[in-house]
Amino acid sequence: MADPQSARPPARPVVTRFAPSPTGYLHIGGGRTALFNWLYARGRGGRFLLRIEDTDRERSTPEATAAILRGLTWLGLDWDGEVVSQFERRDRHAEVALAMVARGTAYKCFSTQEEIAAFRAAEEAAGRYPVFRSPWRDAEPATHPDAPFAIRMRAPQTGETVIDDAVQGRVVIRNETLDDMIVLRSDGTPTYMLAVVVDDHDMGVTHVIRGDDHLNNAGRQQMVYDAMGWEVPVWAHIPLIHGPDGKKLSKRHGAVGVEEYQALGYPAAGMRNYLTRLGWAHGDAEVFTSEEAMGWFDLSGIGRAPARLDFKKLENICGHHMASADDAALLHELTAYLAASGQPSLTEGQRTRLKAGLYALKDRAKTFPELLEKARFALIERPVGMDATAQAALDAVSRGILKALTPQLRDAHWTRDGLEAILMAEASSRGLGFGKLAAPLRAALAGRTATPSVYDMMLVIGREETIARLDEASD
RNA sequence: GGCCCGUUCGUCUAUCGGUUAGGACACCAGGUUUUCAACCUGGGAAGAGGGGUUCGACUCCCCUACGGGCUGCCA
Repeated sequence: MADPQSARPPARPVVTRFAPSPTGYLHIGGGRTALFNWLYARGRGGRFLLRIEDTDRERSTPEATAAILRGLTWLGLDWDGEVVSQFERRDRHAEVALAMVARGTAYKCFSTQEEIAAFRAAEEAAGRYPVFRSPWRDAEPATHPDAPFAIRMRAPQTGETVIDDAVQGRVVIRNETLDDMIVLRSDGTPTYMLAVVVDDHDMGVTHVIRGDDHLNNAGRQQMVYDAMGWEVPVWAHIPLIHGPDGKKLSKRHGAVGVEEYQALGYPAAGMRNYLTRLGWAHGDAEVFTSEEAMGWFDLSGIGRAPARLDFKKLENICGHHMASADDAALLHELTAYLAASGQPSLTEGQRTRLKAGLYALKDRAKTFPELLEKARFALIERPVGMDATAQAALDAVSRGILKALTPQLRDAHWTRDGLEAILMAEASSRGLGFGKLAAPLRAALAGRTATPSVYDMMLVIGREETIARLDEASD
């Protein structure tokens, strides 16, 4: 017989959600919030749901919804089931508001917006902080006129509400600071505070992981859970991301939208890694895969202070992921990057040469623009455009070296060893260090002096093209 | 104004009463090298300030300062 002390209710399967409002692009902070929810659910065999909070008809647009989905998809975050539109659930929200009125936990308020605005203005003019108290809270139902009404919560006015937050700890809110917030507007539409609770409950959300700008809201929302007798989810309010100067991240800091980062050429795996690591730690782990992160990710590892974006570290992390990426996947992502940044796509020939040279390129680049720059030798057609340093490397002596090399290359074994034998012999016969030989070769082959290894370049573009470029440069 | 949250190297963080306060990025110096990148070695660099509690505080409590959030018929 089981020890009753050890008998626990079966753990509810984890259900998390990301619930952005479609008023613009996917903010990098929102992307990280989504990522945390995704990691938490995926690491526990749970479900990760997506809901669009589009109850504000003035500001919500389908374009914004599409941008958010694109951003999530680029980040590699997949969600379960259909995307839920909060707006489409408005009847259900109204139904719950009315149910609360019937239960006595909410009431109809007939005060008009004009009355409330006038009250606020008067209070402020009198130097007081305006806190509107509806006169309808304690009115007899029979005295209600037949007029438009909003539904307000009948907020508890004594005692305290405790938010047991998995990140912030135990947060106590004195109920006297809670107001009778409106849950259903006079036009019958729900407010955020109501909709979010009803939807989270109906969708079976067990863990609400969101920005800590909602920490205070959790107290108000818990009021709705209590009013309906619903089980309160686990709260986890995570700090927002700040700019390098410590201020809330905004446009003036540069890229704030997830899609901007794609256009800047950061690989998604590196972005996920960096974003995961921003404000969360697992010991000394710095570079890891999403699969590893899923196994490690835990709410208790989330820091309580806002983190600043550090582009240098982002690049560094991206470099590691770029280097370890699968060639085919990297090429695929590069193609998407070109499209996202409005650049022409690769020709078939460029694609083939790039694929052949990836082994020598991917561990030298941190971002796609950098990869492309290093891959210049494989992408260009003759004539090879020279930059100033490349031209400087092609003096008369250097051109003589290239001329002497050409016939030897025609008969060379086109392997690293074969090429090395020829180049080293040429260098030593002239009493030069190999570096003196490599510089003009780089210039001739890539039109640049900073390039991958000369051997790798020659192997990738092949004998004919190598000789042609040397001829061109030594004329 | 009221309420709530936060504060360890420049940055991201580890530490969960006892450590020479560790790692990573960045930076500096040296090494390696075929340029760049990478890599190797070394270096400087931190508990916001003030009170407590304790044999002992980065760690627990209080105050202050600074930063952030909420306070809407926005989300």
